[in-house]
Amino acid sequence: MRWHTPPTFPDSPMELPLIRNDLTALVAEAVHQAQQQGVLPTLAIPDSPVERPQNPEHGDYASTLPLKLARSARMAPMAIAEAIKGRLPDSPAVGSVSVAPPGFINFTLDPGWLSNQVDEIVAHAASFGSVDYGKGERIQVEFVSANPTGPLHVGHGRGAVLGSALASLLAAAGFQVHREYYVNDTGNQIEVFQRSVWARYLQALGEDIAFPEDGYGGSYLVDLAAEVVAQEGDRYRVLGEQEGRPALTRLGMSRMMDTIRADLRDLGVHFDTWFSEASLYQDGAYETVLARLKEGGHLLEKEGAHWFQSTALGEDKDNVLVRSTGMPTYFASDIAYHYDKFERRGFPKGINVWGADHQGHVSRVKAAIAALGIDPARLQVVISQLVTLRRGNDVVRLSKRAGDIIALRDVLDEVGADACRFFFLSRSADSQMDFDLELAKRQSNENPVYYVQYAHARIASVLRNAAERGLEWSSGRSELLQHEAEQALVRKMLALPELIETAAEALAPHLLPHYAMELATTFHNFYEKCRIISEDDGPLTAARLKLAEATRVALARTLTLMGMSAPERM
RNA sequence: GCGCUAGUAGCUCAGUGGAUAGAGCGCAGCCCUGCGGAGGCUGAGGUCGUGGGUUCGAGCCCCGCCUAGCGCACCA
Repeated sequence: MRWHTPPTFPDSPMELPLIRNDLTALVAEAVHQAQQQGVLPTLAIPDSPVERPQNPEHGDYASTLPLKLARSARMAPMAIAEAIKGRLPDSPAVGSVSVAPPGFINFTLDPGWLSNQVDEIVAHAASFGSVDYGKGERIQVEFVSANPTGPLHVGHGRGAVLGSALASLLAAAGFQVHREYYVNDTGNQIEVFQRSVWARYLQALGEDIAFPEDGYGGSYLVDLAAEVVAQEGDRYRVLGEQEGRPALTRLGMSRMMDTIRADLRDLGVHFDTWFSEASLYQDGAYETVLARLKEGGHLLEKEGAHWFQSTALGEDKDNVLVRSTGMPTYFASDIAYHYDKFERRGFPKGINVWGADHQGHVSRVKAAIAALGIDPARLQVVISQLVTLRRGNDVVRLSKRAGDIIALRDVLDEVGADACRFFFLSRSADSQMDFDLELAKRQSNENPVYYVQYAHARIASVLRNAAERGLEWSSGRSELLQHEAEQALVRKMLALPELIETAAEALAPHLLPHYAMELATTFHNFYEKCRIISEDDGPLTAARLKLAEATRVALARTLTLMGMSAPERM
């Protein structure tokens, strides 16, 4: 139960250079010049990328390097700023540079250069926004990884959306991304599942037997048992408990995985590998890891069990790896799994998206892989916090009948994948969130999902309109786009590659929906202020149609990264 | 008790140590002779939980405290 699909390759490597990074380089060059000429003392320059000022009067970008340098250089920040400004190499992108107290260097982009970027954006189309931050490095993103013992719940949905958007983001940022689902198909929970399915099966055959107290009580197993009885009758009972029960369990698990895969598919989530926990025991990973830990003196035998001596590594407590019964714990599998990831398969980096209930597990796993000699910094864990489902002001309660979960399927059926994804993405993983079903399915201005998609549909409509009139805009002259609203739109689009880099670095997919809102707003503003198709100005019409197409490209890219559709009509 | 996370506008949430803390919704006004009004513009609304500290500069970093959620099994 370990199968592969072809790996995902990063987008075509024809990225636009990031103006942000160019400007940072210009500043560094100017500082270097100033140092050579003895105007600035020769000392280490702090890492100081240019930033985007919040006040537009301060230009498009600003450097605070003079402020940071003032103390160590023993110079007034304003003097440093002037020294840097005077030595900045020329750049076609930069329109003007000014120095502002107490020591900022402000850059304003050149309007002509800015409007010409529209051609670049249209030319890049679906790859617009991609950057080479990852430099093709392989990175594995592991997410969802729910047990194959029941359907996915809303919390899994959040992890699925976060993980898949993060994976897309990393791919756009130039990483070679591998998406993986770790299937916990062995161990204690499968034992419980086994007894639960068997009991439901016998009950479905009419036997009056007790359901295990710690069993999976959700109605989905009742349904599963009824299905099996309808399809195969008492075949498994005839085989007897020795043979029939494990066979039924395998069938049940496979049905559960089918359900999970269908839920994920409908949520727009796909994996390259479904990795079986059980395989770690068949291919020697588990033995290797135990032997290594033992060699390293990290194993301790106590009360018949084998413990990982994590207290010696600064952890709160030791943890059992092998129970006194000889059965390994989930923790042991997990160490073997990470060993397989980082050493056998050699992923330089891995990101795990885990639910809040696994938070205590993070430092243990890091300590364990460190004990194996793997740099724990190669593993990053994103913890996705709890979701509270609401209908308006009412909290949706868990039902015992459904197994004390709110099924992802129910939410998906009710609000649709796009709304589901947008809402899950718009809060940072760190924050607990409220998900309002009523708001998510409302088709009105209160719902941000529609606001963003509407902008895309509106542009598509204008472009259709232009096509019907036979308007040809591909040779439109973008330098005509000098209106304030037009320039603002280009500026906003150029923020996408920067956002992709920033969000990939910070593992922060929640920046995407916020950006999508801003881009949509900037477009709507342009649309109100600038008539796109005008009868009496052909050249301007062509230029604006090209701008509209560029905006559509940027919006579509953002929506795609979020795993949402970019509708031509609504 | 210990650990992790959160506390920012009425509500839901953004906010890479920098200039006057933002958005959406809600609220109050305003904008339709024309490309999709699921739109646009303006405004009111904030002791950034709290007390210290570091810094030229703190919503952001450090320490204490308060509140909430999650975790602290020979479960996963």
